[in-house]
Amino acid sequence: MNKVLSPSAKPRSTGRVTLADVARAASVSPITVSRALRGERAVDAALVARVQAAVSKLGYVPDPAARALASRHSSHVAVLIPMLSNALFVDLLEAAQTTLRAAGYQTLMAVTHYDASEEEHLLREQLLHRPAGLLVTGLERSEATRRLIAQSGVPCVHLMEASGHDGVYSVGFSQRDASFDMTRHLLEKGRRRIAFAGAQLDSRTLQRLDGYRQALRSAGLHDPKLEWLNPAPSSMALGSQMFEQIMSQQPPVNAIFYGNDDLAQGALMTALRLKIKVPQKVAIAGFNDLTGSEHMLPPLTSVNTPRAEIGRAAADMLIKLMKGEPVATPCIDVGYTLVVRGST
Amino acid sequence: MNKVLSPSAKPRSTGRVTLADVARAASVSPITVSRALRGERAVDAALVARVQAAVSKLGYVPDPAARALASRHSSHVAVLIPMLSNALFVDLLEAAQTTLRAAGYQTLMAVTHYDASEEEHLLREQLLHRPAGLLVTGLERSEATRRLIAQSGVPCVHLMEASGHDGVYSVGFSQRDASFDMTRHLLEKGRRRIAFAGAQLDSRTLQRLDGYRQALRSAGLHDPKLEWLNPAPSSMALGSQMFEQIMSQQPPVNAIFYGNDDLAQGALMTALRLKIKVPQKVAIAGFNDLTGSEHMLPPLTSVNTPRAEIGRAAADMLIKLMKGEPVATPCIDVGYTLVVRGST
DNA sequence: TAATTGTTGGATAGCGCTATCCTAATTTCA
DNA sequence: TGAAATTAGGATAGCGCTATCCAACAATTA
Repeated sequence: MNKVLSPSAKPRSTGRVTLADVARAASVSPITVSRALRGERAVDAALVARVQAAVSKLGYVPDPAARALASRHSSHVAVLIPMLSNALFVDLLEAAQTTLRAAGYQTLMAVTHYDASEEEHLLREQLLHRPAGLLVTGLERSEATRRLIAQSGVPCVHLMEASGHDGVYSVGFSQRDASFDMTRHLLEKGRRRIAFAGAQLDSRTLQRLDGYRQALRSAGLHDPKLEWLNPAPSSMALGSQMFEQIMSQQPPVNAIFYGNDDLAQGALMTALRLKIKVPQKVAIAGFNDLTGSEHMLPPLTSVNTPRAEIGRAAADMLIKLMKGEPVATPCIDVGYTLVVRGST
Repeated sequence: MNKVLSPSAKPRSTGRVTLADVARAASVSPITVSRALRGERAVDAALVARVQAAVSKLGYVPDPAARALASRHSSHVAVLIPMLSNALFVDLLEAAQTTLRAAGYQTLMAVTHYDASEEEHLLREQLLHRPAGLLVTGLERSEATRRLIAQSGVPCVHLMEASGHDGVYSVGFSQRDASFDMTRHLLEKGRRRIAFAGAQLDSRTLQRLDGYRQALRSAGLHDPKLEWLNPAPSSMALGSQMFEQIMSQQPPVNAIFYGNDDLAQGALMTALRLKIKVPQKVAIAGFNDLTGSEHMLPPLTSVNTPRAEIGRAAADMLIKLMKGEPVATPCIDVGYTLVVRGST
C-alpha cells in the first residue's frame, strides 16, 4: 500500500457521464465530441457517427452549467410579461415556453407588474444569468432598460406589437388598427354615442384608445366625455363598476367599447343584473377574445388576438437569432380578427 | 517589444467583476470572499465588512453558472404544474415565484398537461439542470417519477394536497373534506338529488368525488346515476354542455356540484340562457372560487382554496429545505373556506 | 511543382466559482 | 500547564465544458 497519496488522488466524482467519458468511448478528443454535438465546426461524418453512438450508449447529456460558464451563454430565455392575472399573457407565455423547450431552451419567467422600474430591475437580474435570449412585452420601456438590452448583446424579440423600427425584432399586430376596426363596426351598426372604457392604461390600451379616437373623429363623433380611463388593473369587478358609472350619464351612450374582455364581461353581467338590454339599449364590445367571452349572455363581440401564434412565432424568431441564423422579417404582423357576436 | 508572447498572455476577459477582483480589493483570498458572502463558515467580522465594502464598491454579483458548476447546485427551482389554462395553477405559480425570487432563486416552470409520462420526462430534463429545489403538484405520480425525485436528493415540496406520509413535504388542504362540506351544505339547503359533475378526472377531482360520495352516503342519498364524469379538460364550454345533459335527465336533480368553477360558470350562463331558475329549480356549486365566480348571476357558491397562500408557504418551506434548515411541520394544512353565494 | 489557401483534429488554458485539505492560532480542560 | 480540540484563513485542485491557437494535411492555384 502506498502511504503517500498525491493531493489529486481522489477527484470529486458526481456520477455524471461527462464529455470526457464519451470521448474515451469514441476514441476521439473531448473537443471533437463537443464539436460533433454542437455542429459548430465541420467534423468528419465517421467521427460524428462514432460520437453519436457513444453518446447514446452512455446516455450522455451535456451539463448546462458548465456550458454556460465556458461559452458565456446559458440555454435560458428570460420572458418578461406584465401580469399573470391577465389570461392574455398566460397564453403568450405557454406558447413561447412550448416552442422554446422543443428547441432545448429553458424559460425563465419574470413578471413586471406593468412597472417600468421593476422591469429594469428584473432585466438586470436576468442578464446576470447570461440568458441566450430575451422575450419582452411591448415596445415601450424606460431608456435605461432599452440600453441594458442593447448593451447586453442578447437577442431580443418584442411581443404583441408590430414595429418597423430598424434593429428591433417584434411579433404582434397593430393595436390601433384593431381598435379602429372595432369602432368602425360599432358605427356601422348605427351607434353614434360610443364610449371607450380602458383600464391599466398601459401603452397597448392607449394605442387602442387612439384607434377608437381616430374612428370617431373621422365620423365627426368624437367626444372626450365618452372616454373612461381607469389606471387600476383590468378585471370583471372594475368593468362592472365602470358600466354602472357610464350608464348613469346623460345623455346616454348606446355602445361601450372596452379595452379588455374581462372588463366587458363584468359589464355584461351587470347589464344582466340591472336588466339593461344588450345590445338593444347598449352594445358592448371587448378586446382580446378571452376565455368565457363566447359564453356570455349575449355572447361578447371582441377582437380575437392570436396570442398563441404570437408566442410561437416570437420564440421561433428568437431561436433563429440565438443560433445566429438570418431572420427574414424582423417584424411579423400576425393580424387580428373581429369576432362579431350577440353583444353588438 | 517582446516578440514572444506566452500562450496565456491574453486571458479572455468578460468585463465581469469577479470574485478575484473583490478579493484583491479587500486584500483577502478569494475563498474568504466566497465564504464571507455565503456565510457558510465563520469569517472574522472585520474581514466580512471589508469584503462587503469591496463588493458594493465594485458592484460585484456572483456568477450563477460558475456557482452551479462548482457547487453542483444551481439557484433554480423547477415548478411542475399540470396546466396554465386553469387559473388555479397560475395563482399558485405566481405566489411561489414571487417568494422564491425574493430569496434569490429562479423559477423554471414546466407544464405536465396532466400526463404522468410527460411529467417524468420534464422532471428528468429539469434534474439535469441541477435544480436546488422542486415544487410539484399533487401527490399522485408514477413510481418512476417518485424514484427520480428521491434519488436526485433534491428537496421537493408537494402542492395542493396535505399528506401525512413520512419524508414527504406538502402544503395544501383536504380536497375530500372540502368537497364533503360543500355537499353537506347542499343537503342542509334541503337538496336531495345532488349531482356531481367533474372534468379532467385528475386525482384531486377524484378526491372531491370521494368527499361528495361520503356525504351523500351518510345521508342515504347516494346514487351512481348522479355522478357525471368527463375526462376532457375543465372549461366553461364543457360545464355548459354537462349542464344541459344533466338537466335533461329524469327524475330531475335539484342541485349540481361542479368539480371546478369554470364548469359551474358555464352551467350558470346556460341556465340563464335557458331561463332555468338558479337556485330555485337547481342549485349550483363550484370549487376553487376562481375569478369571475362572484360576478356570475346569481353569484356562484364555491370553495375558496387559498392558492396564493399555498404557493407562498410551499416556497418558504422549500427555501428552508434548500438551505438545510429544519422544517417544523413537513405537512401544512392551510384549510379552505366555503363561500356561500346566491347560486345555492 | 511550389506556394497558397482551406480543412479538420487536437492540445492547452481557462470560464468563475467552491470543495477539500492544510496550517497556524486560539481556546478548552484534565 | 501541556495536550487535545476548536477556530479561521488560505492554497490547491478541480466542476465539465468551450474558446483559441496549432499543426498536419488536402485542395487549389499559378
